[in-house]
Amino acid sequence: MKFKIDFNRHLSKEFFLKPTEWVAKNLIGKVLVRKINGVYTAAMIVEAEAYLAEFDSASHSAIGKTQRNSTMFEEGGVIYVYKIYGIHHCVNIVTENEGKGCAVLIRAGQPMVGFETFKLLRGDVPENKLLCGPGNFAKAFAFTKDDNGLSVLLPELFIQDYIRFSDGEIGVSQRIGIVRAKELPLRFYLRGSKFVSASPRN
DNA sequence: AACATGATCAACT
DNA sequence: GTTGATCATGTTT
Repeated sequence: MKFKIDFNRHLSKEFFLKPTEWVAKNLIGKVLVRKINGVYTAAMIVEAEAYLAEFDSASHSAIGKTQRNSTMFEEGGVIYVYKIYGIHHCVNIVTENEGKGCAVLIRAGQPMVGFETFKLLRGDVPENKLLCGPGNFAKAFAFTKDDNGLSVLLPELFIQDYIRFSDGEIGVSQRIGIVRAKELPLRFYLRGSKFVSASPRN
């Protein structure tokens, strides 16, 4: 089925209030839609990681609520954007109820609509690298710290239902680029997709 | 000092 | 193709 942007098929808040691991897994195959400079762009999420409210020392929320991570404690559906390594931004969607402190990091996407905009923001790179890796994903969608606290329940920024993959089509692994709690299997990705970020794709 | 990263380059299989 | 070292750079465990 061909993808077409349709606000009537956006995910509602209830989706993001579910358990973080469930949300991370079920975001694979959904499409993030954002209007950038008056132009709609869209990409299918192919890789995401869960960061939990409890027993997860890798989560920014593990130290409790601070100025930096406070949006992680908002209600599900809010986005948490932070700067990493002084250069890149990472985009998370907050999950579960207000006050919990959990979120899903979007790590990679497959471009669906708005190639021109993506290329403008990312430069001349191969299609499978446009939204590959959390920093590149954020850059392609023009997310910066200014967007921290926005929600994904807006006409100009939402997540659209698209492909429901079966359990067998979605891989699970350790999260990437962390040191603490690295053993937890909280990374979900579309098996075999050339748009996912890590090198062994399965 | 560490950090939920990415680009680049050298050296390898 | 892949792997590993190095660096860029701003906040914050």
